[in-house]
Amino acid sequence: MPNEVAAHYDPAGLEKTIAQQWAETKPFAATPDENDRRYVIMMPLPNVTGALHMGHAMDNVMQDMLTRWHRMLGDNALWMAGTDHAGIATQAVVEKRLFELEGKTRRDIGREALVGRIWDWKEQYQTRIVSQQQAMGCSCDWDRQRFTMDKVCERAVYWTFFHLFRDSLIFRGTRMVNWDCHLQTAVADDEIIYESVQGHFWHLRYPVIDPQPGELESVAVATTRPETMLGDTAVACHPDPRGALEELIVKTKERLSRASQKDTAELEAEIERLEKRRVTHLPQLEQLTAMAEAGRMVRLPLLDRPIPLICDQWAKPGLGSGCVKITPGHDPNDYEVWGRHQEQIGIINILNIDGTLNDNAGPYQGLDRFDAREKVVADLKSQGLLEAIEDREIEIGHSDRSKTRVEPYLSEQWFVRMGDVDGGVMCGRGTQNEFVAPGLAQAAIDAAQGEWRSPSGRNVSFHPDIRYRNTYISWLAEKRDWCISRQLWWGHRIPIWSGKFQGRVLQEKLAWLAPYLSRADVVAQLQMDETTEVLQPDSLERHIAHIAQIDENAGAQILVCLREPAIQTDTAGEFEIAGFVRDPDVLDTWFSSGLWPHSTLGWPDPDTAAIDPGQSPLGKQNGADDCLSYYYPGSCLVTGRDIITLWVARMVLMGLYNLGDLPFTDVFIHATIMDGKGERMSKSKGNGIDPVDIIERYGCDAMRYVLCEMQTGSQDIRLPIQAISPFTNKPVDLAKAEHGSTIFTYLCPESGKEFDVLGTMPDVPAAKLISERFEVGRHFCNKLWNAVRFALLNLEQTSFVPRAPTELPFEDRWILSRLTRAIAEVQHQLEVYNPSAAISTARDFFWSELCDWYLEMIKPRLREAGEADSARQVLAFSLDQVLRLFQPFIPFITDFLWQRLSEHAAQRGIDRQLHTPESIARAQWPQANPGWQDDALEQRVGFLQEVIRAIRDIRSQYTVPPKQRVQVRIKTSGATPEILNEGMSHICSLASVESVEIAPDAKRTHDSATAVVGEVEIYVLGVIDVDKERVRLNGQIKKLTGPLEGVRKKLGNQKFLSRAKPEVVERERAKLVDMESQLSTLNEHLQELG
RNA sequence: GGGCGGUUAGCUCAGUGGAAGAGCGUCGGCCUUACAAGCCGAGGGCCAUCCGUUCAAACCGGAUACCGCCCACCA
Repeated sequence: MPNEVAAHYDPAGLEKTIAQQWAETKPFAATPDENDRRYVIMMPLPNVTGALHMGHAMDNVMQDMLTRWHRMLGDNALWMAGTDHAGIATQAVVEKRLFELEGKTRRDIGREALVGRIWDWKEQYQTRIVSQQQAMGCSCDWDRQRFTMDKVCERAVYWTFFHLFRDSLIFRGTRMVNWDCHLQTAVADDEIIYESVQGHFWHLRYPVIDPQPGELESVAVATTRPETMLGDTAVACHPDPRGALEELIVKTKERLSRASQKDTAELEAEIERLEKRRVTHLPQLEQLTAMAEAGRMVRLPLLDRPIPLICDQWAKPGLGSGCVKITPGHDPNDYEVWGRHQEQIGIINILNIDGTLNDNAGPYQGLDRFDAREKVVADLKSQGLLEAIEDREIEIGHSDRSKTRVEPYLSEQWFVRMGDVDGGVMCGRGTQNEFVAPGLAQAAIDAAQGEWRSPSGRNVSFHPDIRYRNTYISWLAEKRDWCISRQLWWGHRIPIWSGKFQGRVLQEKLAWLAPYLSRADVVAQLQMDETTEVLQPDSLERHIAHIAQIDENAGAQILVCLREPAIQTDTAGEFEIAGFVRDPDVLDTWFSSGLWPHSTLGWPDPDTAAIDPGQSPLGKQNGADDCLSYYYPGSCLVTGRDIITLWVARMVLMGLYNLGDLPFTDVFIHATIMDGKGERMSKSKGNGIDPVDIIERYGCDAMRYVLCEMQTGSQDIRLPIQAISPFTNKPVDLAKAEHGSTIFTYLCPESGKEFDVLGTMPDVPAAKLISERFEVGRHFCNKLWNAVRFALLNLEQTSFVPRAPTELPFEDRWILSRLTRAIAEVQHQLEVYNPSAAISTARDFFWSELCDWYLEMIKPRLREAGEADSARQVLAFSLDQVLRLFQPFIPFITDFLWQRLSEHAAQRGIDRQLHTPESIARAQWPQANPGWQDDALEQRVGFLQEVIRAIRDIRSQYTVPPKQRVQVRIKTSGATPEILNEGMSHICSLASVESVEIAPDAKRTHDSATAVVGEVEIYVLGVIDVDKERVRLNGQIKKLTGPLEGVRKKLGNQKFLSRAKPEVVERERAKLVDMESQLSTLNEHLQELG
């Protein structure tokens, strides 16, 4: 006995049933086989910092949709899932909790204990994330999921680091970095958020030492960070202040000449200001330049340190006093100035890693930088050296992770060289894809533009194209070296052991190294005399001799990089005994996620790749390819626009470097989800929706349906958000609700009580966030559910008989023709990455044509024994195809209904029987059958629909009860009577008509209402109300008149007739005839009414 | 400072040169034996503004206004 389809659609129960089946039968398992068509998506790995929100849901649903579609197309499809350890973010979260709950810092509990706690955190959130993704129906091969710090990914990280180091593409250098004083680590430029704050501009005065007669006795400088003056090592003025100022004036005038109105006033004021400076500032500046050239010094106040006056173009005569203090240790621009004047000025670091001042700050040592600022300002003021304080809005960089202010800070960091290098970079070394690129960044640029193709003939294309490709290329084009070290404990520790040695010890260490250097998993560098050289077994003697020769106390640094498994075994210990120390830093998260597309597949050697218990092996199985050779290079990357640079670019260059081929050929950038106010959705802003809350309320398929429908080409999506009031359980519109005591609490409009949207307030009840926009999806699923239910009630003994479509009744041929069109269109829209258009096409076919017309048309047939069979067969087939079309979008309900359909109508098809596997997930994608398309038939049915609508309209206008059948006369001639007769039964049943008379000279009765469809006049008898009819006819006349005038005007225009395409003119002429006849008919009837 | 989007019905958005579209919401009528989470109808827009190109512009070009994004810089 087949399962009944319940009268009510219950997404929760159904989704649970189907999820269980998937878990048991594993229809998404991917294994290399004979199939040479493959489709691979690597999931943008979510961070284990926290649970997923709607933005992730969009990302996952897009990937799942593409993967499921390709699986149905017959591809061997792999969707690789996994999570990212997200170094800095996760450590920050865990450290924050540690402090909040236990009052301890990471240094209190130590490296090992902290890392242990982070692992616990990771387990907890990874579980949560995977359960969210499974609730979303993600068809990943769950037996292959990975984590960036698991054994396989870790090995890939160490191998890559090792190769880059060996190729001198990784180096250590002193750089100005953004220092997070709270987390005590360097953070990347991308991890900085600039915020505008009300600050000040302090004008300071430094006295000149021993000014000559006539010379200035002091120099003024301005700063937004007065405490940095303690690290000043020079004051700079421009080498040619007059020239620079004049040039600036000229440039500003040029800008004025092409400025828009709104900027004019501002620019004019600027020019005036600059011109005034010729008088107010220039003389002093020129004097200062001369003094600088003469080697004059100034005295740094408070510390009493003499510092030189120098000339450098960094000083801008148009700004401030025209002179600038130089703090090379704490300002990136000043650091560059230092680079140009190294022999003349020094660098002083005044900060400790925690943001307090160090012993270079003299009396200010030990103060926090913010306290030091106040004291410095106060002291300068008391000495009369503070000229002015100006209020000014300034942009301050904050660390995205700790939300604290970052400081420019000079430190030793590890970098990957992104620029071009002499001799180029060998990509895919040791593979069949070897090629030489100018540099890593250039390799990634080439991959996305021009004629470049990888050895396998691939390149990268973006969807949508121009906008995002530009983002990618312009970022890479800067070729800035990539700072990969982070002063954290959570992550892949840098596999470098180093030691500084001198003289005899140095010579001994070099000799000791000899046996290691011949090993494949050890590489060493010698840094000496400002040069770096990779040590070779045969160069050791030369170095040892060289040291003896130059200086017996010569010092040098030896850096040793160990590759797996040398790190794990005794080798590392041997180096430590020998006095080498492992670098304490860990690698930037993006270093490991950049390897994701190949590390997860077992690179560099799938056969020896470590897997977790229960996981599928990566190496060769049953004579098939290993996973890496089979699934790399992959197909498509699906992500948001925010990580194009951080991640997409890095995956491309890492893939090219390690394997000589691209990780994917298509990059699909989907929309970013915003809230109702247009703000980006995020958990911490209190506007982040948990997909699970949506799934609970509306069902997963409903959520997916709406997400797909929202995914058009535009760059962002507004999703108005409601909170479910914990007091009334009703939705509250957050755009309208009043706030409570904080910005994260709102007042329930009905009860007046306060609730919290972050879920972090101890005393305030938390509210779930939802969006009512997902209702549409639930409505749709309900419709689909009921359509199949209806069919099943009528499909009791359906069997398959091959039938030629031409033998079928015209409504059957019509729906097959429309279906053919829909299939082709859905296919096309998916190919061009337009999920919204694809799902809308499928929806319109299903709802507006199959349900609204076809089902209604065949209802009478289903009740008649002789005709029911063919109707059932076409109905079963149509629903089969509809379910297949929707499977990639709404997988749960389609799978469930598919199984029910198979229980009632196991054999389905029209001219041939379809293959119907147990789960629709493995079914074949519908094929458009061009032979079924019949344009003439579609036109005839279109006409019948118009006639039916016209009658329905009249019925509605006169509120004729649905059960009351009406009599209709139709005045027409030519071919139309035939069409009308063909559709007669449908007109009668669908418009509730009792009888229709068709005649070329049909007459309306005095009590009938009139409608005009093309050349056809329709009279609905016995319903009229003269006044109402007059109003109705007038309305229709009015509606026609405007467009009619437009067409007349067009056709009266000679130029239109001569220049427009002939078919356009023809169309307009036909239109005119049609409209005029309609209009005259309407007028006639109006007159007859009197 | 440089670059890039957007502005279409009350809301959320489609629409790449030939009579303005969808869903939701609104209004009217229907519990018509699949579906009231539904059915049948209706109303609603000088397509942000201005100027061009064209026989013809929501669509192409230029300018303006307002939203927004990215990059760089900010003593």
